[in-house]
Amino acid sequence: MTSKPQKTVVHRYCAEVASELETRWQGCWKNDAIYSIGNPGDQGFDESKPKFYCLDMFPYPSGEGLHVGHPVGYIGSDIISRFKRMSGYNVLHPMGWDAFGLPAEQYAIETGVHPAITTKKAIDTFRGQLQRIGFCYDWSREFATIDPNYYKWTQWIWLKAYNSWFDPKSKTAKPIQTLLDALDCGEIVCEPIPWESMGEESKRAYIDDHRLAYLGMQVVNWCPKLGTVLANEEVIDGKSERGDHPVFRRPLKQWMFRITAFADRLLEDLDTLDWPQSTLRMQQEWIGRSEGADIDFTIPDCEKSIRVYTTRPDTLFGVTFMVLAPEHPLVDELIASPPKGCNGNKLSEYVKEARNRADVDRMADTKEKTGVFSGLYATNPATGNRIPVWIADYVLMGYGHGAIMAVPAHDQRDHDFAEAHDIEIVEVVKPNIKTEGCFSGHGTAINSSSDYLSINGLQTPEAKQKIITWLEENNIGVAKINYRLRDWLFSRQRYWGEPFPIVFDGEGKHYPISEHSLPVKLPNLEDYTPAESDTPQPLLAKATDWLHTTAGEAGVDPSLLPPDTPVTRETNTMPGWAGSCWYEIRFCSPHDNNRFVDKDSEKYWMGGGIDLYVGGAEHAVLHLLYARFWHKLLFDLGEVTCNEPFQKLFHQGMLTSYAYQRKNKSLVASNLVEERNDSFYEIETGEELERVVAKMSKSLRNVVNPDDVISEYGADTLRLYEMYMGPLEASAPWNTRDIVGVHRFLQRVWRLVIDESTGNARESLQSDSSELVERSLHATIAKVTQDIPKLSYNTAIASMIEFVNTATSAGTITANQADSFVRLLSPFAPHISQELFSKIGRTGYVSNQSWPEFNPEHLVADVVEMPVQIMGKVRGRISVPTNANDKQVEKCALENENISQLLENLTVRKVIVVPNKIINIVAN
RNA sequence: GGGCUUGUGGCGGAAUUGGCAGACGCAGGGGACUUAAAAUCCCCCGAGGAUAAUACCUCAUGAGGGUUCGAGUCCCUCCAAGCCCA
Repeated sequence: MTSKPQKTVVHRYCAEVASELETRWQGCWKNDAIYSIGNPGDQGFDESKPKFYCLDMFPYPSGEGLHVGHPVGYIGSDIISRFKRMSGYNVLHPMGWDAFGLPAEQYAIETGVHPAITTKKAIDTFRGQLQRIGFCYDWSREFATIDPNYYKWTQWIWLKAYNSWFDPKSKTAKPIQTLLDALDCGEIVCEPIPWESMGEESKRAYIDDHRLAYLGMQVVNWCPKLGTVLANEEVIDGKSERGDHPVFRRPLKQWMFRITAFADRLLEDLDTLDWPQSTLRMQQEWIGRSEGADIDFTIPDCEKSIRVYTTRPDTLFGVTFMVLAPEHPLVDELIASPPKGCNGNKLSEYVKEARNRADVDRMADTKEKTGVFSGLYATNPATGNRIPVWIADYVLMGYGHGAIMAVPAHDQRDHDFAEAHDIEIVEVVKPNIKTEGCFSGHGTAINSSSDYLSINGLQTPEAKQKIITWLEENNIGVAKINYRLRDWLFSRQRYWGEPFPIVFDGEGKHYPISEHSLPVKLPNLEDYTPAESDTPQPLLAKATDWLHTTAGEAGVDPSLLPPDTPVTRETNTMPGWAGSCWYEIRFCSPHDNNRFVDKDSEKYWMGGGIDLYVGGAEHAVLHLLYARFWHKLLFDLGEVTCNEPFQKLFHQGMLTSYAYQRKNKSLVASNLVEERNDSFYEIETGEELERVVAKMSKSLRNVVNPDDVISEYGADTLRLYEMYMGPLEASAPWNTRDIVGVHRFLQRVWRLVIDESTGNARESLQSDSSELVERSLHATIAKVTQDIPKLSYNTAIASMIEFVNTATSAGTITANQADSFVRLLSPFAPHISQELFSKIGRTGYVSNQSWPEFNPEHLVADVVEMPVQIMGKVRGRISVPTNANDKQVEKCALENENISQLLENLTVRKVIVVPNKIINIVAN
């Protein structure tokens, strides 16, 4: 399919020509730095122009390099950036590297090469590949998250969080000093011990407990063999996914972020964002705000009470038992001294096992509901009934209070549990519409009355309200808003991450490192193999020289700790997310050494948020939530000017590929498949295979490398093909066979302007313009201008193809028409456009020209052809002057030969005229 | 189980948001040019019927129903796929 240069037509557009002109112009762009943009205050920077900040989610450069899926979003953002630049905007379109993280470290363990080296190499590969595609990034702003000059400020922001608290009154983050002041002057009152009577230790603990970055206990998946903690997804059936080693759940002291304090704002501010609905929904669900009540259940036998959180206080009359999570504090007491009816040994064994099971497994519906009776009975406050208290692993400590009131009639899991353990089931909500199975929806309260109160007959919302009022009046419970969102665990026991700017003294108290001593550089390690041990040993503990230091050397403020105090550094590192939490801000002034961002630049570029943020939907929750959180924190502290970083978000679709499936649904790698007569066969067995769409993967051998596509067709063809496959947000399968279509289009564009025998512009460019071509050109300008802001690139390209086909048929195009057209084409195929721009005698860069305008007069024809329908079926066509009045059109339609014939035996009831579009005659 | 999204020719996809379904591209078929091929240019290309042929007719946007002069588009039910939450 490769087109080779011909002997007769030496100057045909082909891979070699594309390659030559693309690299030549890329060199010119680089030399003249035409895509560099200044900042407010810089010489020649016109601050009065509107800004367009267009950001791609920066990549994690892996050793394998790009595959064709990576550039989809980048091409999309490149096109609109080029369009905006030509339309008179100051465009900020930067690129950088998310380079700390696990894959680099694991690769280092396998190969013994330092991650700094492999990462740098991977970045160079990525940069080279991206530059070959011809993006208009301002490469002068490039940085990587591993640059000490960058992570210095990542540490600085963490310190800001460490030195802040969340004021629930104003719902904002404030410097921790304001909390101290408020406590000192009595504005905030501590319970139960007043602030002024607290000792230094208690005061310190109180303050530490309010920091936005704080040390907290967290249950983690600890794998001694691998010497690391694992994410929930990395644990399968209590074993590590890698290596199948046993994993234990154990509490560990970790750095946390108090993101839950911002839950309300993170939720509410979603309303102000122009984001895909699906992503807004996912964030809402992730935050998971629910309104309900905390209710205390007393246990008469031991004068204790159990607090539960429920979203359905209206079902209180249906509570026939309670369940404690195995981690519940009361459970340890029960094991220590089992009450009557409780088998202590059985309980302790059950608890031990359950605590080690992953949350996801424990929550699964399908699993059999196991549990152990505690021997205790609580009192249902609404009925006064004695109800048994069980311990079961389907209740988690992380949500609510680690205990639930069980309503077996209206919760599937409670229902399963009650059936398995022979517990009474009392129905208390009647569905308004008949349903099957365990009913958990809203309905009418029934069986809900006692000597204390009655809610019978009330609808669920009113029933909830009445119960809550009653609970509050009787001091049994309170209305409560709960969130699914948890505080963010920010420590990792890895090597390849940002060190925390904090040290510990001999007593384990922590002290921040002062700003001017940042960054705390990551020490060099020779050996990154995790130590096998029963207690987590972060890798940095191996850097003993670095680990043990003094307060002065580490940079702790002398007023906090005398300089010669021996201290140890924090050995955990920050997670991979850290660097991507604020990179969008740094791009405003990436080389500023005085501040994390230059104030004026931030105000200009980030004003109103980033105008377009493009990236995959897989980051819908975590990255986007974390970055929003950091942004709000910085906003509250007055460090940035806008409240939300990403005003408009767009997810490009995933690039899939074909895979081949046997009858038994197993997949065959594409190199083991042959195609015959449009059918596919496995080479080895001859079995006919079905072609299906699948993710690109190494094992299926269907990964396509952009370098190969570029060497076969050129970068412009790659860009155009990826944009022509379908809507940018939709996933589409890569089909190598289709690429030739857009390549032929570029060949026709070339041939339209260039004389293939001489390589120069055609002489016919000087001839008169054809009316048809001129009209077509203006229609195309209108279409492309309207499609680019919608990112509807596939249809914009289709209209450009139509134009070229029209002009090719007409056999003529003028230099001015060619000039306008290459401007239109230039955001999509910048290299060939630039070459043609030069060939027709224009000087300078096409990317720096203004966007072509269309003349609306050329868009309307004098005469329109309108289809005439009878009863919704097209039965004829008429030509009428554009914008003719309805009466004229109707008359014309009824007089049409075909139509009048067909209407002969019918009575016309009504004639509907849609101006310039269609006529429908209702007749019978 | 709940929520969201999607379903259109052999394939990727269009359809001004309720107005001629299938733009544009790929694949396929035919023709011109050529000694021949490639390249290029032109024509055809949803299914079925009818005709000597043209005109023409019927069906068709996952399935079924509804609203409307008119539905790929709006409403209801169902089916399938994908994503998210359980």
